[in-house]
Amino acid sequence: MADGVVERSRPRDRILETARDMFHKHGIKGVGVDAITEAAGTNKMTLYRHFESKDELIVECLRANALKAGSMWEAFEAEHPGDKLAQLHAWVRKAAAMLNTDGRGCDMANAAAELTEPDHPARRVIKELKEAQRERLVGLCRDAGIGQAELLADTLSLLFEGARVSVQTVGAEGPSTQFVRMAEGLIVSFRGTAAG
Amino acid sequence: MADGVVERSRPRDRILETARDMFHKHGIKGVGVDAITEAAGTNKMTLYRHFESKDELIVECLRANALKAGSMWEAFEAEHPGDKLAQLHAWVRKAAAMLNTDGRGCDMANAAAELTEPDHPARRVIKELKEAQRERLVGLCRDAGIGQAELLADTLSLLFEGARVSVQTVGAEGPSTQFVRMAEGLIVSFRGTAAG
DNA sequence: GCTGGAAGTTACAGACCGGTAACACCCTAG
DNA sequence: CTAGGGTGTTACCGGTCTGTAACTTCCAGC
Repeated sequence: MADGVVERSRPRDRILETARDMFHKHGIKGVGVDAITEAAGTNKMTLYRHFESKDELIVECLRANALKAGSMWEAFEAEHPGDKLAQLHAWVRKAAAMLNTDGRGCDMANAAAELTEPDHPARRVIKELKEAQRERLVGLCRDAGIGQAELLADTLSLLFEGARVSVQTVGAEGPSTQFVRMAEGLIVSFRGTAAG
Repeated sequence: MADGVVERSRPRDRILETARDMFHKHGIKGVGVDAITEAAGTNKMTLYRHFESKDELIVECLRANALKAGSMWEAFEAEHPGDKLAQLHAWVRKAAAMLNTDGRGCDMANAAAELTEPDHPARRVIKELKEAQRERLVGLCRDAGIGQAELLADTLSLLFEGARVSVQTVGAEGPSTQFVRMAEGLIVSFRGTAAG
């Protein structure tokens, strides 16, 4: 389990991977650097040789998350080459699948809830990554020929964000079960309106 | 002395009120009991005479929050007696107003993000209170004559939850600015469909 | 005035936190 | 073989955390 992560890769990679997993499961303030290095099969000194502080490690974890999540867009294009509308529906299915993977919400949203200091380095990274995420969804909606692409993208994204929170608070059997129906309904509704 | 904050009410009330405020602003794990009691103008022993642990204090704070938020439903009824549709629109306006009060999201959602232990006492309370919240919104939609009341209530509630998260991650100038437009659009759309 | 309970004070326990210093080790490149 | 950089080990720093013990002070009701 944890030993799967502790294969003989470079210590920095093991630390990053282990930290991502533990931050996701137990929250940022719920995990100490000692626990991370121990689970990664290394020690605190090695961590501080690769990351100048826990805060920097947090930032790197968020970036690594975003990088991994970003690959899904290429998967959509590979699955449905050129068919942007099909890719939008693939996004809906992928989002719905994420709701059932575990009871934890979006790592960035959770981090924002925990790191309340307004000038925490993670905050600007979160904002930056979330905005990039939005741009991609807006682009997909626009390329799919939706008229009010921004509004649809924002609505879908708020719905998804809300669904992840809902899973975390009332569980996967709550309102989030209706996510696909809501999202699909919105798409047909926006397709009905005139496109530019 | 600044008796403004530390008015001469009973210590238990001062602790509860102060804790609510500090948990909201700085997160639960970001605030220690020492800081709470000091800000409340009392001391740690008094806190532990009234609450058996920090966890119990957390639970009481969440319940107090819910009690305070629950009063808004009576305000809607007082504002628009009998007119359930007007009350639903009042809910939308109230929700939108909440988005601009501060950059912090829902206390229950934030608590759920921080308290990751599956059997933490706060988790069942959060679930209970969120389900009660949902029941109220479903009831309002149903009484307003909406056909698919549950679906509209769940959609509105996911949208709102997502908007609060969005404010916390990208700020109040992000997708959450469109919340009212989205919500109002949904209501007219659901009113258009036949009931029953 | 007396008394009893609530509240305040001080000190402490035991654990954990992020972060650093000093030093021993191992392994690979030259 | 040797030099050196990455790594591991141990110990430590100062601070914070939740929670408790023992004692004093205050104040309201009698």
